Amino acid sequence: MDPRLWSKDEERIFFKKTLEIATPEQLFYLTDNGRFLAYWPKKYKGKKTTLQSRNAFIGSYTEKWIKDLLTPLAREFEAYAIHNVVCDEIGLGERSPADVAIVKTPKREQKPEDILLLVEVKMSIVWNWEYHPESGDLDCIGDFTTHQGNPGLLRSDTMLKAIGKSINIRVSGYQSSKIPIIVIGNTPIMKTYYKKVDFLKKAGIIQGFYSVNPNPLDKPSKNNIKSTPEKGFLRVDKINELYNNLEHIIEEDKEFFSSMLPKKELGRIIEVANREPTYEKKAEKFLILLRGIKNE
DNA sequence: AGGCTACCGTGTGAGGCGTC
DNA sequence: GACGCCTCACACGGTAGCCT
Repeated sequence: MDPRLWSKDEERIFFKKTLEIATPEQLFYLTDNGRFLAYWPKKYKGKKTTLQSRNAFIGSYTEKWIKDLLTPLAREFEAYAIHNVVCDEIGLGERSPADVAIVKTPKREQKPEDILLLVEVKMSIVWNWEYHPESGDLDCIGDFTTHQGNPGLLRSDTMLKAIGKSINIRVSGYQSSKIPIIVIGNTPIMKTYYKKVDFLKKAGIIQGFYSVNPNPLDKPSKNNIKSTPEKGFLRVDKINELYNNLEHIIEEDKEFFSSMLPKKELGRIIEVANREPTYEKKAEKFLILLRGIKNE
C-alpha cells in the first residue's frame, strides 16, 4: 500500500504514538484554565511559555516519516531511503547529516557518487490540538491561522536555514554538484519567497521546495498555492505527483555550476570549450575551465 | 493598523571528549 | 563504565524595524 501524505490524521498519529513515550506536559502547552493545547490560540492572553520538549520529537518523527514516504521511490532505483546520512566530502558531518537521502547502499555513511538525492525535512505540527488526559482523546481545534504558532516553512528563518544548509553542501566541493537537493515541508511558503524558490531552482542550488500536506487549511485561501510559476515550490496532492517529480529530478543528469567572472574571461572560456567536438565535451571542458581545474 | 523579515533566546536530548 | 562538561540542532515565541 502506498504511504499517505501529511494530514490531520497523520498529525493525530504523531501525538498518539509519542504520548506512549512522552508525557502530555512535554507535548502540549498547559493553559491558565488547565487545557492541554498544541499551540496558543490567537486570542489567548494568559500566561505563556515556549515549549521546547516537543521539538526533538517532531523533528525525528517527521524525518523518519519522510524516509518511509520515499522508500517506494528509492526501490524504483534499486536504492534506499536512509535517515541521517553522513558524507564528509560534501559537508554532511556527524553533527549535521542529511535528514534523508536516497542512496545506493543501505548505510548512513555514504560516498558522494552513491547519493541520488538529498532531502532536508522541515515539518512542524500544523494544526492546533486539544488533548483530554482523562479520555486520551485528541481534538483538532483549528488550522494554523487560528493559533499563534508559525509552523514550518512559513517561518522566514526556517527557509533561511534550509537555504543555508543547501548552500553549505554546494560550496563544500564539486563532488556535490551532480546531486539534487530538495526541501520537504508540510506547510505553504510565504509570498515573499515565491520568487526566491524559483530563482533557487533556476540557479541550481535547490531543485524544489515540496509541501506534502495537500489540505493545510480548513478554508480556501489565496496563500495556499498549488505551485510557484517555475515550480520551485509545489504542493503535492497525490503521492504519485511527488514520486513523478522526484523521479524526473533524479534521472536528469545535471550539473550545478556558478561563478563571478569578467565577461572577457568568460568569453575566453567559452571559446576554448567550444573547440571540443560534442556538446557534452564542450560542457565538460567549460566546467573544468570555470572551476580552474588543471589538465583533466 | 497590520503584515512581514530576520534576528535572538529558549529547554531538551544526543553525541563527543576528557577525567575519574 | 560512569560522570560531568561542552556543543549542537531542533521548533517556536518575542520583537524591533520596516513596508504597505
